[in-house]
Order: sequence, then structure tokens, then C-alpha cells
Amino acid sequence: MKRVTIYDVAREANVSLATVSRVINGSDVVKGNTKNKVQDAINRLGYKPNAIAQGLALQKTTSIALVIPEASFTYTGQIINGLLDVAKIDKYNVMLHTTTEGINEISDSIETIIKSRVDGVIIYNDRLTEAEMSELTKYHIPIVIVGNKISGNKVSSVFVDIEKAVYELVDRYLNDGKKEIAIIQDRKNNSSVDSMIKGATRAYADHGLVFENFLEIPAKFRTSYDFLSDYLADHKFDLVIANRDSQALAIINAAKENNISIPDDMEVVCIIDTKYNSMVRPQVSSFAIPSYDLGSVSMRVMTKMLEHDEEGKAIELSYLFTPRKSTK
Amino acid sequence: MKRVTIYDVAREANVSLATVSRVINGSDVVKGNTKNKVQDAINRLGYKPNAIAQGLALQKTTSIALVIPEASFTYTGQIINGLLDVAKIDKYNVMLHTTTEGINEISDSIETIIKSRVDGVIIYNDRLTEAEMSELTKYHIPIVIVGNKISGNKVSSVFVDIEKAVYELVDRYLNDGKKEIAIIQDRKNNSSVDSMIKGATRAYADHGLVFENFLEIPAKFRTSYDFLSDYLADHKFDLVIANRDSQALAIINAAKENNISIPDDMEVVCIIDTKYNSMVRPQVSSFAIPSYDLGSVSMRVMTKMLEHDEEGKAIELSYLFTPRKSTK
DNA sequence: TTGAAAGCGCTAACAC
DNA sequence: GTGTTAGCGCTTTCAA
Repeated sequence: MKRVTIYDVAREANVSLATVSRVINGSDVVKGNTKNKVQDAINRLGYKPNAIAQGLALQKTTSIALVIPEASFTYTGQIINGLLDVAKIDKYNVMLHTTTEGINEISDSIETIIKSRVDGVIIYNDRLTEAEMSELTKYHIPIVIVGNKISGNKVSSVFVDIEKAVYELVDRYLNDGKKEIAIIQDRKNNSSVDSMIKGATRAYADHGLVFENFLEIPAKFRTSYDFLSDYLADHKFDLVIANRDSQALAIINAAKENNISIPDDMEVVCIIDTKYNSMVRPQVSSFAIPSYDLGSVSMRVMTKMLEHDEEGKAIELSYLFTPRKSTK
Repeated sequence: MKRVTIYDVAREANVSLATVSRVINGSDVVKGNTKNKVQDAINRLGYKPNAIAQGLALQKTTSIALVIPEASFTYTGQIINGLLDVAKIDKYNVMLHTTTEGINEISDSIETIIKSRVDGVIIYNDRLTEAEMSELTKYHIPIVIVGNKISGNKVSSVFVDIEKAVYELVDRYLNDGKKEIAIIQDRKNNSSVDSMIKGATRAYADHGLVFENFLEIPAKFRTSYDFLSDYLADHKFDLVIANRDSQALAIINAAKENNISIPDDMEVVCIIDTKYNSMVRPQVSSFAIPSYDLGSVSMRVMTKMLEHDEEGKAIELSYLFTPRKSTK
């Protein structure tokens, strides 16, 4: 079966292909009568414009590339949903690319992305390097970074000020005299943790103290839980801050095992919520990062750069600390 | 900045564009010497072939469309990872489309998918209707359905026999004299639940019994948990089977609230595991559906249909019942 | 072994 | 209002 083309429609409707083109693009110069003729032919033949040919002719594909770290769907899922919802509204397609730390870096995807001639690329990537950024920007393709404040010529970003969030939290605890505060490493989201540490460090400094409890998970431990169930045996904290709710859970489980009662003996807070936090007991106090919005706003910003030729800008989204059962 | 084209390379290398085309496509008729000249020009100019133009000329895009239900990333995440991993190996791009029950049905995506001229489409969709299938198959585009046994001309499927899994499980409990077994509805995965019910019904029938405990969640309850915490107050089961681990969790939480001890008073099993099952207490016994493989095999099957012109086929993947703390 | 030229399906001047 | 035609960047006969 041969795909029906614009020529077929033109012949069927007894008009030129230019007229058909005008009709499918909603040009208003076409006379109502011929427009109907063409529309009928289109329906009769089941014609669907070839986006590839349009892409070639127009030098634009109305599709964007989305790059996310592999195996991150539990927390990027909401971002993707937001992204896709507005992509759908604006009629953009999204091509999905994943990176794997140490195996499949961004640079490996760039080749494919550039060849595919997407109109823009949206990246949720942890600790994007300068090199990677300039590798990309040299193609002058609009970029939006989600989760990290970087902007410039045709590169925008949408993010939450995690440093501030953690600063405020830590400051509050220090004011209450609770000085044993720890932050736990998240191998899957280094840049977020970098911000957390900055916030804590600043809060400590403002109290004339030094923040030292960044818990790196030694390579020999496969999960945070494995590490913590050992570690908590002879360490005690007033508050532990994790990046994702799943890690907070690991902490809580490890605490239970060591007869540390949550939140009485120790409190736990996380930054990123997923829907699991609503199913789990105790529910973890969190910052309720607006993941869906992170995605939807990113795509909005992208289309604005694309269609209204807007400049790159940095957009900060706000968070809301939501106390639950893991804090007093 | 104008993008560099094959013409630019041809001029730079002092050959015809046909020769450049041969080089980038690895043709072996080109003399080593000229091949080097061309390759040098390509590197010097930073030329990247335009996949859109190639797509037009070749009538194939080396990209596929992936359709999944929105907001399903926690359990489709692994499938996507598997899918993308082999897509990357075979150099296929994947365009991501989501459906939303009642708002964005498959049929709404078909238009876009067909226009985008992908080479094939992979669908993880719950209870795909006949109408939707034929709407798609009429374009003669290769399809693979994941999670559902449907096959035909250029349509393949990759699935796990959930009916059998549940049959075996229920049969075992009935043999032990545990007759109060319930299955809980999963609005997000109707077809899986359909299979579960079939399996249970058959097992009951084989024991001369009738399966009746399919717990539908009335519309007024927002979550399974809301429903169950009421429901379990005056209902008791030997075993409750859920589709996803998150639902099993809801059941366990609701049970706790009603002073039903798991697994002593009631046992709980789920079909689909996510990584959260490893963080949660008690861990839920499950069937350990091979989600990653579901994705990777689907993509393999797709490329086989695409590149080796293979026929559609149905591939069954196996499961492994994994007892944990929610069963005796 | 290489080049010339037609064609992939569409858009957008430019004519009429 | 509508048609003609020259691209868009590439692949692939067909000749040379």
C-alpha cells in the first residue's frame, strides 16, 4: 500500500498541490468552495501530511529532545508528565533520550540529537559539565535545563532553590539547639545534593558552626539502606536530610532496625516527593518540589524561545515545606 | 549560522555529493583515498547528516513511537529503560506519547504518530480496543503490544501470563483450605486485573467453587487505601492479591489500621514490583514480572519486524514467584 | 570508482 | 484565488 501524498489529493480534488498545501495549513485565502473540495478529497483518501517532508521544507520539525538519566523515572515521571502535557497542547513531539552515568554520557546522545534536527532540547541532567554544555550550544539549538540554574543565549532553566530550602530548614533546627544534622549522598542526583550541602554549610556558618555531617555512601554498599543500617548503630542525629523520599525511607528503616524511634529520637526530611510517600508509614516530611510544574514550565519556556524568539531566562519555582510524620 | 549540508562537504572535498553520501553510508566502492578526503572534510566542517532529509529519501525514519498511559512511570519505567537500551544499540529514536484515560485516548495520538512517519509503534496500553487496533493496523505499520497477547500481520506482542500466575497462586491457597481470597481493582491496569480474575475464577472452578471477591473501588474513594481502610473493618480475607506493589502497600496500611496482622491474619501478594518494594516494610511477596525484559524484548521484536521483515509473533516471558514478608 | 540527475513530499515565493 | 516552480538535504539509479 502506497502512502497517499499531497499529489494524490491534488489530483483527486482537481486542484494544484499548492492549494492542498494551503488548505492543510489553514490558509484563509482559499475559497470556501475549493476548500471543501480539497477537504473532501483528504477525507476520502485518508491523507495525513508527511511531517518529515514538512520538516525538510520548513527547516523545523516541531519536535524536541528530552534527555534524562536512565532509571530515574520514579522522580522524573512527574516532570515528564508535565512536559508532555504542554508538548501535546503546542503540538510538539518529544524524542526520549537517556544517559547512564559512566556508560552513556550526554555527549553520546548529542550526535543523535543533532542528526534528528529537533527544534530544541530539554535536559534533566545531573551536574552538566561545562564541556557538555558548550558541545551542545555550539549548534545554536535552544536548550532548557531543568533543575539547575544555568542560562544564557537561548538557554533557559527552570529550577527550585534547594539551597535556600535546606538553609531555612537547617537554620530552624539550629535555632532549636538541634545541632546534629546530616545530609545523605544521592548518587543519582549529585547536583541537588551539592545545593543541599551549600545550604546547610551556610546555615551552620551563620551560627558560627561548621557543617560536617555529609554522609557519603562508600562504594562497597549497594544501597543507602545497607550503609545506614550499619552506620546508625553508633551515630546519632537530630535530623537527617535526604534528597528523595525513597532514601528517607531507607533511613527510617535503618533507624527502626537500630531501635531509633522516628520522629522522637531522630527526624527525617526529604526534598523530592513521589507518590510513594503517600503510601508509606510514617509519611516523610518533605519540601514538595513541584515536579509536574518543573516539566510543564520547561516546555512552555521552550516553545516561547522557539516560536516567539524569546531569550533564554532562568525561572525559579517555589517549594512548600510539608511537615508529616517523620518530623516533630 | 547555516547548518552544513552534504553539498558543503562535497565542495570542500572536491567530489560529488553522491560520493559523500556513499562515504557516510559506509559504501565500500569508494576508493580509500577519496574516502579519506571526504572524511577529512566532514570532520573539518563538523558535518552531521540530516536525518530528516534521509528519512524523506529513504522513506524510513529509524524511529519508533512508544505509547504509554500517563502517570504510569513507576511501573513502566523499567520497561522504558529496557526499550531504550536496545533502541540505542539498534540506533532507533523513540518518540514518547502518553494517553490519559477519558481525556487522551490512543486514537488522539494516532494522527500525530502517523504524520511523524515512525517506522513502528510500541504500545503499552491497557485494554486496547478492537477499534483502536484496527485504526492503527490500517496504516500497515508494524506494532508491538506489551503486556497483552495479541498478534497478527506485523503485530507482535510480549507479555507475561498473569492468568496462569494467579491461577497457580490461588490453587495453592485453596489446597491449603484458605478460601477467602480477594483481588483488588487497579484502575490503571484493567487488562492485567482482567487476567487475574480469570486465573482466580478458573482455580476456584477447579475446586468446585465460585470466585466472588473482586473488590471494585467505588468511585467516591480516591485511592484504594481510602476504600480499604473502611472495607477491612468488617471483611476478612486469607489472601489479597493486588496488581502493583503500591496497592499491596495500601492494603497493608489499611490492615494495620484495622488491627489485622500481616501475614498472620491476612496475606498479601502483588504482581508488579517496583524498586519501592525493596524499601518498604514489610516487603511484599510478588511475581517479579520482568519489566526490563518486557521492554528490551519488545524493541528487539520490533527491529526484527522492521529490518528482517519478520512476521508478527507473540512472545511469553516467564515470572518467578518471590515470597517475602507479606506471606507466610 | 565517480558524477549527473531524478525523486522523496512538502512549502513558499512568484506568476497569472 | 489558484497554479507553477524552485528549493529543503539526501539516496540511488544510470552513465561515464
